[in-house]
Amino acid sequence: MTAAPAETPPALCATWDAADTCLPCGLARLERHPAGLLLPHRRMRRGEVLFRQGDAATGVYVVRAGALKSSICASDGPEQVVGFHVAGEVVGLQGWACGRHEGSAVALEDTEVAVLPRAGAWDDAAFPLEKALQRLLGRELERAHRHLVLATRGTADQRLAGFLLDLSQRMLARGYSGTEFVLRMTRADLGSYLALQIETVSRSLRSLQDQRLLEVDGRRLRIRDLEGLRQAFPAAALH
Amino acid sequence: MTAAPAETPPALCATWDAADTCLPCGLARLERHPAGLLLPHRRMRRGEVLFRQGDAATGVYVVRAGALKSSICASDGPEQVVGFHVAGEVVGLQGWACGRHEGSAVALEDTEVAVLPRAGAWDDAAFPLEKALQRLLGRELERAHRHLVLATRGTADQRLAGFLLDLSQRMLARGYSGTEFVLRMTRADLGSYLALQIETVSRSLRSLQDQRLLEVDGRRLRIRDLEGLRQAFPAAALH
DNA sequence: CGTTATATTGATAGATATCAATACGGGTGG
DNA sequence: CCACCCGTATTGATATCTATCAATATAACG
Repeated sequence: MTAAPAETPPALCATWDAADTCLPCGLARLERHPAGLLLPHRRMRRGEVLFRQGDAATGVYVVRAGALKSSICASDGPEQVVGFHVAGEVVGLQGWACGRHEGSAVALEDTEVAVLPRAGAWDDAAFPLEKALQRLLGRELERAHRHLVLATRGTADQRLAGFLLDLSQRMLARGYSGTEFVLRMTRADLGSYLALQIETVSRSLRSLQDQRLLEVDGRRLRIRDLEGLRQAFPAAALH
Repeated sequence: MTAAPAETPPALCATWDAADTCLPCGLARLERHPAGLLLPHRRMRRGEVLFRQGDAATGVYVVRAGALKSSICASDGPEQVVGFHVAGEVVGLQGWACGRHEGSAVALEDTEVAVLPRAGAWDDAAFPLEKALQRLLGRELERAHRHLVLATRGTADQRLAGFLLDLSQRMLARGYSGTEFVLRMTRADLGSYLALQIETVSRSLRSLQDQRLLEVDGRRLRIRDLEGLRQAFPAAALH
């Protein structure tokens, strides 16, 4: 989802300080901690699994580079994608609360994550992690609700437009271009996320392209007319 | 959603002690607290609003009797119902995390809730509320994910079947009949929850009735063939 | 007992799923 | 380095389900 496959992401801590998500901020502070505490990182290849449904949750993860998807499998049914995560965002929150991951997370490209272990070894006074996580959990819940609206309302074109607007904003917030990026997920992932079949995803992308709102070349995507996209997505703005 | 409109619910604490939801258990213990602390209760009439989107979140609520729905309004769009709550369940969790309610909650019938104030005045050692709430938040997230699956997969009949199976199980878990109860919500609420139009809800109820799986009389509902319902809802069992 | 909200039922149109065939593209191995 | 191959994506034709529109029926409430 970065502008180019092997591009290095912008300096994260700088970005995170500006962002309003508390955990990344806190993480940045942790890494500068006087005790010199450095969070363990994990490097993953495309397709590698960060955690699997049912795994014991050992912590949460902050994406440092790359992108992941998280999904659940409703009783041996087909996969349901519930979210995509780009650099600077947090993965694995549901696990924190109940101690066991309710879903899985898979790298969509070569990815690096920082691990926030569950048993906190840091100074809680300097960095009230519990509170931050509670806030993040609440946000995750909001996100899930917005996702529900996105996946159930409007036409296929509108859902796609809504998704792209959301993604665009997130890319922008993380220091990438908001109008030109690569969709790291397959059409099937997109379809699952938006409750559409892959053929419909294809056709809707073409439709938006025919409306001169996008330029699509496989997974490479350029937003030509952001305002037009917004008008194509009337109800339920994601942010 | 109780068996009859004005019926008194079963003794709650007994039920809650058996249930695995930690907060109700904790609440029961709180009410028996040596200090004699009694949680404030609030009695509501049908249609009354417990909290509104944007309100400061002063706490979470445990349903003691009656039923509520919670919903969000995506930027002045139409209402999106995100959950129904019967006696013994918890309402208002998203608010806890971020301090402000992301959605609204409305009583579907005359209802009484116990209020768990945000600023805890109780003994945290005896009752680690924070931890319990974190767990509940995690569960709420899981619930949201299952809801997404329910509202986006399968035919109208299957969604209805899935919803009724879920509700049946919850009623049973709370000490009510699992096969005979009253749907407290309107068809419009049901439609919003399941991403269907009210006409489709009506027709699907009739369809399930014609299949001898249900008996529907307005909002009164009797499940005739639980096993048949389960088969009518193949993928994505809710629990 | 009337009035309004809610629910049912029917006819039809429209959007997306489904089925099928083809094209593209990235990765592997010769 | 090229060719092959499999996963992925596109495109077309058609079927199907649900939304929509419209009319009526029923229930709730004052």
